Amino acid sequence: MNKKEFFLPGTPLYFAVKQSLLAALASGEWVRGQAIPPENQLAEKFGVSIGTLRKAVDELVSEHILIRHQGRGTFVATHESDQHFFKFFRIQRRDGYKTYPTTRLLKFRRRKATREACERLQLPKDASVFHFFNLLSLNNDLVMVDEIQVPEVLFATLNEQSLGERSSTLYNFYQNNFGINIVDTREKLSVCQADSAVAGWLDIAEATPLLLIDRTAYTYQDRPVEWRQTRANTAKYEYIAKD
Amino acid sequence: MNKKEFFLPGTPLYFAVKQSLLAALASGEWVRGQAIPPENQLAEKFGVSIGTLRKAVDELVSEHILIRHQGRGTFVATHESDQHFFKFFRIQRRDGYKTYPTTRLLKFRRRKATREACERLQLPKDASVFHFFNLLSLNNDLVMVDEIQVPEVLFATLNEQSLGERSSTLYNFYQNNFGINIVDTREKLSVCQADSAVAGWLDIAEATPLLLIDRTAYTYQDRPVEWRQTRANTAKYEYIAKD
DNA sequence: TTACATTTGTTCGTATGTATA
DNA sequence: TTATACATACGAACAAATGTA
Repeated sequence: MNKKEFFLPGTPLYFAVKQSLLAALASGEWVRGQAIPPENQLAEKFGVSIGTLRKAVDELVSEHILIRHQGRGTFVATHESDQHFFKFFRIQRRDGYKTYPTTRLLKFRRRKATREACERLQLPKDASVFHFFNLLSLNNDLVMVDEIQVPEVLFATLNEQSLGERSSTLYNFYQNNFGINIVDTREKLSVCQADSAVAGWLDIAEATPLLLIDRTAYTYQDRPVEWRQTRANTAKYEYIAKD
Repeated sequence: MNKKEFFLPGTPLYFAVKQSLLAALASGEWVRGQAIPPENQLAEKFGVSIGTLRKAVDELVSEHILIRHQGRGTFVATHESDQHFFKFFRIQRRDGYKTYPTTRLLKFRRRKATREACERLQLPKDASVFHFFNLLSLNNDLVMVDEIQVPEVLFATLNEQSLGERSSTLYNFYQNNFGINIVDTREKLSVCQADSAVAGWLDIAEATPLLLIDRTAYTYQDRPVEWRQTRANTAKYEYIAKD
């Protein structure tokens, strides 16, 4: 039987291979930082030519889901690599200087998801979320407050202590502790004003205008796993948009 | 003699082909909306295999510089296509509704470029620019003011009347009247306050906090051709970031 | 409607080069 | 040095979309 018969008509073979690779990643068959099998083995496994497999992998590489190293292999992307981190961290000083933020956990609780949170995270009505606030500093400036909500069902063992003690970036922490790989984010930006809590944390006057970055973060296959609202003081910093 | 000898060692052949294609585009050999020669002819012209030519074209397609249509040919991208336009227009209503803006030219003059404008547009110190303001409305809401500066040397025949009467988008206008193709933009976002002029145009109170979008727009080979500062009222609208 | 030529899309297989361990 | 793995390049064959006679 022709292999194409297994798929919808009109679906290119390389696309089906790409979906199979994504499914393997989502199932945890290959995990962060590890090499996936070499191209010739994968091609044989899927019963396609090396060129077809290559086209499928090409797309995942361009989406920063896999990383190729000539002579070594193809690896599941981690959030350790600097470039990849800055893909998701877009705030830098107005003179262009980039640094890693230092983080302080301000507040942490478990609560019933609001109606809006359920929509954003595609959760049932009675779901619970963890809801927490982080204060981020750059070059000793208090720059932004992240308000973050994640579904309890995916982050069951999350608690205040481990979150406060983590040494890595938050998405790296998700990856290492919950096996959740953030591969995409979608953001909407607008202007808001500091409420009393945020103003206190950022040491600014109440009602100071702030940049509001409303982000939903997705893992493989477009599944939302985090809703984040960042309120940033852009007096000395700015948001770098892509393309 | 090996063809590779013509290029820097370590430069892949497909990359050299891509640069040749870009040079042909920059020189105006192929113009907006037109089909470039078919793959087999280009492959023969450059003395490479069809697969190598294809890889070069693939990259230009992924950068939205060329557009392929199966059965018809490969075309120089225009700003007429909706999707491409929205790639550069990122403001939409909070409910997700997208529309084209209507534009009114508020002010137009020719002046000596400021020091900052010279830096942004990579111009010599004594260069002149056209400096103009547009008011943009969406769904009959006054949403944003664009402050735009372009080098006189590239837009020599630009004048208030043609700019005010244009029916197309601004980048389409650049393309049709000056042969300038905007293929990339880089944007930095922050918060500002409405000065008296902007407040008057947008019919809001002075010092209302606005989203400031600072954009440099580039044509082929990373040459900056426009500096634009957009001040947007995000009360009912928001900025959609990519990836 | 049909048939045909043109053009890009997909898939295959092979050979050789380069980087790594 | 050697083996492995990805990178580049070549060429061929057929499929699918398009436009035209």
